[in-house]
Amino acid sequence: MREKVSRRSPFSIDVVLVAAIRGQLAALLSRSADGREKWMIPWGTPKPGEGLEGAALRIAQEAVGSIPVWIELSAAFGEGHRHPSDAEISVAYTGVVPAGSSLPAGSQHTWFPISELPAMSTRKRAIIDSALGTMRSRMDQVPIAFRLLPASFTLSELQQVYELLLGKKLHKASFRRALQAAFLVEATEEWRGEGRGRPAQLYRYAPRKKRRLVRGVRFDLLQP
Amino acid sequence: MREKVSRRSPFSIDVVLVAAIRGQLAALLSRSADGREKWMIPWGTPKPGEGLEGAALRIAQEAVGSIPVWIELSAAFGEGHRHPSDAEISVAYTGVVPAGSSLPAGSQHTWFPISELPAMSTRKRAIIDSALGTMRSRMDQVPIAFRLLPASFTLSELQQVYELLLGKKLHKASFRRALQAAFLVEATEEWRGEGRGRPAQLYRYAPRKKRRLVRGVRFDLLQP
DNA sequence: TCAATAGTGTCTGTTAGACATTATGGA
DNA sequence: TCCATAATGTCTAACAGACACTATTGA
Repeated sequence: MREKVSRRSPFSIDVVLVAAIRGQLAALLSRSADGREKWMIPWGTPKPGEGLEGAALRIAQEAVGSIPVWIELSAAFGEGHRHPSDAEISVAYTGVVPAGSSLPAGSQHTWFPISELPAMSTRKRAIIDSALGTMRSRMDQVPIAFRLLPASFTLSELQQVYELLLGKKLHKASFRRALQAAFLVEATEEWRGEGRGRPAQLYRYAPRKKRRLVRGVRFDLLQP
Repeated sequence: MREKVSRRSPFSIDVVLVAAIRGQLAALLSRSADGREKWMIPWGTPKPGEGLEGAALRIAQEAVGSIPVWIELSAAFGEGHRHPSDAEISVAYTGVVPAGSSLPAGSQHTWFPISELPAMSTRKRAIIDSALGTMRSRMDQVPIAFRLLPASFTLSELQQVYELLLGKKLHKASFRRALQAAFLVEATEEWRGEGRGRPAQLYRYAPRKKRRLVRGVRFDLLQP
């Protein structure tokens, strides 16, 4: 069976952009074209000769003005749940944006803390949830936490990001001991004081190639 | 610009099936239709109303005769690297097949140890590599190792699978101690002797809901 | 001065890895 | 009997988490 169809791209790419803003994980949403208060996940279609990940990076850049420092495939949906573009299939990527990058002026995009996302379809919600799940499951293998922070940060800020990603509180002394043993950060000469307490020293991400032996198997993570 | 095109599915689904066979990880490949000695990754296209993962499960079942016990999205490719089906985009899933399941008679499929894969395009190779990477990175969170084994297995077999997935040797006593502490397996009354040594007791996967506290942050996995 | 946060030192229970030993089968 | 593999007990160094303490700022 043949029929006339416009040669529209039959699939779309959604990009869930995540940042750490004011002590919370936040996702970027764009106001939908019609005037109503509806929000959508930034999306687009690949240009000719552009890879899928390349398209995701471009879409991200158009939204936040800079290229995400990390991006990864997180979900794919087929027909049955139609995309706004009416595409038959959509591929979702998760991108991480460092804190401090600001949206272009007059942007149609807004950062929403993930605990205060606006109402949206279950499919959009599933894409965002899977994006967060992808991030959380990768943070052990990829230095995502450092990507969420600006180039220099305090150790308390780093710990906060880890706590956001892990969804639990960490022990301060243990956190710092483990961090020091891993040679992942190096201190700068700068200090930053904000508000009450003692100023904190700033650090930067500076991993050393010194490979430590990785111990054991983590059966505890397998608990049902 | 409009042009006549046949309404063929514009995308395809590749399914990399992995099993543990004779002490090695193996991937299932299918002989290509033309007589030449070329091998391809099992693939198909979704039927109407079928989700992408549903299609992947069906493709897997058609290939090995049973449904994989675990499946997950592992990669997506756009145009530029064309798929044999001439699809513009292909989505790759990774599936795990338990040992012991045998291929249907007269099957066009063959298990290849991943260290002895036949020559194939760099794109196919990339799909398989990403599938293995997905498996390895998920084994901490999903009981993949148990899925690669038949219902009952010896602890040495289990350890071998972990060593295959991790790509390194584990310490026997530590492995068993951690396994016991995690309440993931239970012993059966059966023993199996093969060849020389003392027979080994058979175990089955039987996770208890007893959630142990998960300690610490694993910075060591973040080493570059 | 008090409150709040940064950063460190010490103690203790737990555990990974090493080593040794016993157990049990086949050759 | 010797050898190979299974299974387990013990020791030790390393480490996570708890606690307490000092340091340094703003109010």
